[in-house]
Amino acid sequence: MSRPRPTIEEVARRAGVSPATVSRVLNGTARVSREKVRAVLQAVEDLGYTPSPTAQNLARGRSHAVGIILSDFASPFFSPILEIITLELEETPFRPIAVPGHWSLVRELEALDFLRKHQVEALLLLGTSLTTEALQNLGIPVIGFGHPLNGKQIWSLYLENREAAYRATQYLIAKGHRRIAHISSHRGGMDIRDRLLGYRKAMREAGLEALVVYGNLEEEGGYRAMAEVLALDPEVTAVFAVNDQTAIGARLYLYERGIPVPERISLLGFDDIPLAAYQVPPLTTVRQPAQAIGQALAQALKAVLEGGKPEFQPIPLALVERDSVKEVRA
Amino acid sequence: MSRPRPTIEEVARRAGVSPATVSRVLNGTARVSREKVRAVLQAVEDLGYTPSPTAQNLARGRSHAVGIILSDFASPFFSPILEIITLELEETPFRPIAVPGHWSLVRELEALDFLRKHQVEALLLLGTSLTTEALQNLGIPVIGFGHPLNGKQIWSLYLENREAAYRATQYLIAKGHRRIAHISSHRGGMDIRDRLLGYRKAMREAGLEALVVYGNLEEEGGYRAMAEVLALDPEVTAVFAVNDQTAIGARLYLYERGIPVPERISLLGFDDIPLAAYQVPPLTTVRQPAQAIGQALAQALKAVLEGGKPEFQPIPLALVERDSVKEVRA
DNA sequence: CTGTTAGCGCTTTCAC
DNA sequence: GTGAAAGCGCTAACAG
Repeated sequence: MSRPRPTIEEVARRAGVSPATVSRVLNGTARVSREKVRAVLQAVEDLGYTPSPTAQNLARGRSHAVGIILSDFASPFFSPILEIITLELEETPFRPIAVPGHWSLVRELEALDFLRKHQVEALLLLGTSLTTEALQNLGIPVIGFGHPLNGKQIWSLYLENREAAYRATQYLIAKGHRRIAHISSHRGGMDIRDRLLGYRKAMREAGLEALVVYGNLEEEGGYRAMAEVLALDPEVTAVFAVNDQTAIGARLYLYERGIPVPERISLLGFDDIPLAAYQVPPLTTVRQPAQAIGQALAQALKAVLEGGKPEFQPIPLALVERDSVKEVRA
Repeated sequence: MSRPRPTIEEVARRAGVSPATVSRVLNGTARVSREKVRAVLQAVEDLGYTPSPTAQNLARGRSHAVGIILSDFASPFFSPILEIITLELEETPFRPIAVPGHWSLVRELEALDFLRKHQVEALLLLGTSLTTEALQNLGIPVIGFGHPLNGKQIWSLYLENREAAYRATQYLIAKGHRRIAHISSHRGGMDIRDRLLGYRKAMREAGLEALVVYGNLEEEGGYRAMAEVLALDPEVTAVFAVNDQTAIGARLYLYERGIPVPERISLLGFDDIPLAAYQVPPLTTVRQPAQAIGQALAQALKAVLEGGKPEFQPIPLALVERDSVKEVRA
């Protein structure tokens, strides 16, 4: 049944109308008499006709493709968001083309180029460090997440990472911790930086000394960073990791060293990836709600694709208390 | 700089040749005199010309799109494979269009329909339960994974799940376990079923009684299944989970019940997702090498897209011993 | 309301 | 070798 798919022309012939009319009824782009509508629909049905998106795109002068640059398909934080966006976009004529940027500016620029070649009509940035400059004059609207962006045709959904990290650190302090380290990362965008700032602020205000080491936002970096933290200060009682993956990596190191969590060291993550709740002990973390984020981003995409402006409702970042943080007495 | 991209015509004019010639040099589709080649290349350079994939596709009568149906973008097992495939495809003219099937036949058929509409030239199935029938007469080559498929234009990379599960169960038995439960799932393809068979075979051969309960391949299903296992047989000493997510879910249940792993109950997973090594305790599991699988699948895709047949080298499934299984004495 | 006529940007015969 | 011309399948004025 590999026979060539029917064209609009065949449908037209079978319905006894012109191709233009078929196009009109299919796209609802103009009024068509009742009977012809029926005839066309019937013919479409009979032939099992589906318009060729390629031809439509060429004729309409648009690609109906939206580009998505994300850090990595395997990211436990971004992949659920991608999933949601894909679903939301399914009901629209737009199709996502997702390419990984791997936290590397070079790769991100390549991805940008690739997407541009494919004439995507809008761009969504998930976990990239692309700056406003590189996105200026792209000629297409850009939506970012995780890094505040601004400029003509550029918007971003930026959550209060600084504030959330500040509160998370205060939470640790309120639990009696005094020696609290933060595992940050040089990768990532402003969100990562802001978490560091929030941490610093809370520590400073409490008159505590900050201890910061750097991972790479992945488990393995968290593992090494944890080793570093312990080398720098064997007395730490709490570690605030910039994201859950980092916390999970740190957790392994502690496990291997036989250091109990949270009895000896408390662990606090960020993101609340699906697996955070399944760690042992379940990870206390700052929740970035994937569902809400994905929907907001998809809405924004739809809005800009129709020439509008996105409207972002603030999405709160709340602490999810589980078992990885314990109260210590002074 | 939102000025319309240059067309082949402008390039031709600037190079003092015909569009046909530009096309020829760009596609190497016919010999062109040295000087004209230079002129064309120069013009392309000057104008920053990139051919429109849409127009090319229409003219060539192909879409250069390959469809991928995967269970879920957020799947910790499939998303790394998707990542690898995407990377491998980047150097080809083909672009992947991935859509989630959510382990639901209905969704999978919808996805199939969607991809067909978009005229994908080949199909890759990752973790679907689509059968050969539904794929027959699609008119395009199909590559599957996780479910043996066969038919005209249909191939699949199928690993020895049965054998691997058989050996994994034997491993547990060799470690002294007698009461070993298996958490399976009604979801998924033959791979899931084969793991169950491998488990049963090993149990039978050892004269042990099988205990099987069902989850849904996700953490939450593993959690509930673990509760069920314990209700059915409070004396189990080992649980072989059909995949790591299930094992991780089971782990949480045990954690909440205060049942130590592996001291009281040993846990064995399947897949070796990236996070398996980071569980507490690190999960002993059967490794399905994502890198090798992704590359093999990408190779196969490239082969069939060029009209060839894929050649699969066997990919071994090996047990990765970590800390979640302990030896028990009789 | 609806058919006719041009394209959209590129490839591919078909002649020269 | 290379240009002219005819599409690929569909949409969008433009006349009726």
